[in-house]
Amino acid sequence: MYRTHTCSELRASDEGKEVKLAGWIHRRRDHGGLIFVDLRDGYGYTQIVFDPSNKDAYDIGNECRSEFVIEIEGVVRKRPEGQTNKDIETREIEVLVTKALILNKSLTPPFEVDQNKEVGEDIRLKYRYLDLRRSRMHNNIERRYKMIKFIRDFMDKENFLEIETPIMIKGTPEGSREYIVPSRLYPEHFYVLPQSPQQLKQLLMASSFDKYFQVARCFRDEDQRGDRQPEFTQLDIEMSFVHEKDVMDLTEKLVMALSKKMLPEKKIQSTPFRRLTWHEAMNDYGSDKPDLRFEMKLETISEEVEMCEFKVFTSVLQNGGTVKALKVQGGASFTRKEIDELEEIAKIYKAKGLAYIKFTEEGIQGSIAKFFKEEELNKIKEKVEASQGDIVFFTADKFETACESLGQVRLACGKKLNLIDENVLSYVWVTHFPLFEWNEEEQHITAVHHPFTRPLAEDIELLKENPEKVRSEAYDLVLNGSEIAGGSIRIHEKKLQSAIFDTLGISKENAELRFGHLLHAFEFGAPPHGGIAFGLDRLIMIFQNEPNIREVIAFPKDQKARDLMLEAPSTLPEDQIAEMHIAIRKPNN
RNA sequence: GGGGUGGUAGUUCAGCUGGUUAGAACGCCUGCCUGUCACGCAGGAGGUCGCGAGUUCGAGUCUCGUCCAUCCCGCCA
Repeated sequence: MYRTHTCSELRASDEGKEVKLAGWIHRRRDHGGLIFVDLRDGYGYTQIVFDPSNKDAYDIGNECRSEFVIEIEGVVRKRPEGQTNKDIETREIEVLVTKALILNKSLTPPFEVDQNKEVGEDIRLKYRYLDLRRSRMHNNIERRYKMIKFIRDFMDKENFLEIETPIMIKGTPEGSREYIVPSRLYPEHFYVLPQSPQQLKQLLMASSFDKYFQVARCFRDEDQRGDRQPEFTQLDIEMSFVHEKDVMDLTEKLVMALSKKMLPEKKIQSTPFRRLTWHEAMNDYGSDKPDLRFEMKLETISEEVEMCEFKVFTSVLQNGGTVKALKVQGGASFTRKEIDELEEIAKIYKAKGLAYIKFTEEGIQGSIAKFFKEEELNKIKEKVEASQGDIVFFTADKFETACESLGQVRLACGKKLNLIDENVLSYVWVTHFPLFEWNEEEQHITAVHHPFTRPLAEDIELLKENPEKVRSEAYDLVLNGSEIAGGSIRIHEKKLQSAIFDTLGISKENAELRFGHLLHAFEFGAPPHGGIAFGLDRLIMIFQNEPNIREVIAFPKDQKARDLMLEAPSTLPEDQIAEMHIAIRKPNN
């Protein structure tokens, strides 16, 4: 037996006990006589003491260095008065070592296994096993497990079945890029890894498993971002014989229970969760994932400025665009530099510029004040309810750009003015997303969500003439300005599904080739169904208040989709590649 | 694919308008130290200043190229 206790267990009540501990040398304090060592394991820290009067043990204590693995026997004793360490759980006691054994030595680590030191992420990822020794990472991984366990228990109680779906499936070049697996047995044929179990779970609905869920690994071969990974975990849920409300109610119940369990100290902003349509979210907050921990609504002032002298506004309006305004209370004190910084933010999100007027003691100031008649200024002031000391920002562009760029200014101001209460969980549903959007790159319309999303019944007639106006039965769940889940009621009839494919410009043959399985299932009595999927990594990241999704994944890929520890991807021997009936195109050939 | 910022010791960073032998903290090594807990004290090792070219009497510093890192936009049904 290596140990009787872990390094976080012993307390004053264990005084006098003979114990065995095993762990890593976290820190060693050599006093010439006594040697103190903070012994660390995956659970915590215990101070152990080597006394020179026990020569054998003391010699071991002398030899120990950072990250050596040792095993000790000793006696628990209370620390002298006033010498407790408030930072560790075993603060009241220490273990006097009677016997010690080095189980393994360690090279000097490339970075210190310490909570408080910042280390570059590339080196952390390369030596991930050292990085993971830190209690912050241990905590994240443990809490990740606890959340997933809670979710599984919850779904079980709700009579859902967790059903595994295959990882090697058929390519459906719709949506994001897929990872490809060559087939050895079938030359020129490939499997792909699923971007999500979307089609499979719909087929499970056609199989009469009407309450399905899965903690599913998904793969997307897209460019990386801070909150994205090429492989990630999704909580995938699908139900039959449900309307939007049924899925949302279940989701809400789950999220409420999970929040109360994992973050009991936080306030949940409103129950039931607020609901905004996509249009309301964009129009009022300039985002399809608004952070509602603070209000600060955007206003539309197109009518108010219709006749003004400012050509930027009037020409945008003539082209069917929108002029948006945002009042920031107390913002008149913003300096030129601060305003420039906010303008930079607006420009990142495609605004041409960020106009403003200030309401100050000396009157109305600002870049564009001179273009407005007093009457117009009063109308604007009234619309945004501005008073002395406020600043009003404007963007003018096509609806989405005007809203989004000003929405980002709203967010920046919220942060700048400390309007965000970090103790609040602000959940909000965003519904009625557009079904399609114009894709500039591909020069045709594509599905916003995915092509199986059900259009709103009242909008189906717009499919042919005005597809971009069609709204969908899709819903996103947003937490503190991050999208944490998205779902929809699906199409379950072949006729409607074919109409959608038509609109997307997917030919009958092509549809049959890619989605034949689904279309056929629809022909054999698929029930009405819908579901939702959570980005679990991101949810855990937010719950753990981590800035990055990689902090809650044991062995993540880096931002260029590489595994720096394993050094993947890697080349393979030529014969192994040849066996897959593929050839490597050498550069410069 | 586009843009911002950066690359100096094992790690995190400083290094001015170009000017002697490139610094600090932590870590590491040696010695001293019996109540520390980020122990303390004394000493020491450790650098191709990402790489290549250019300007200059002289480049960590300026210019160009290149590679890498990092953040953001696009992309992510």
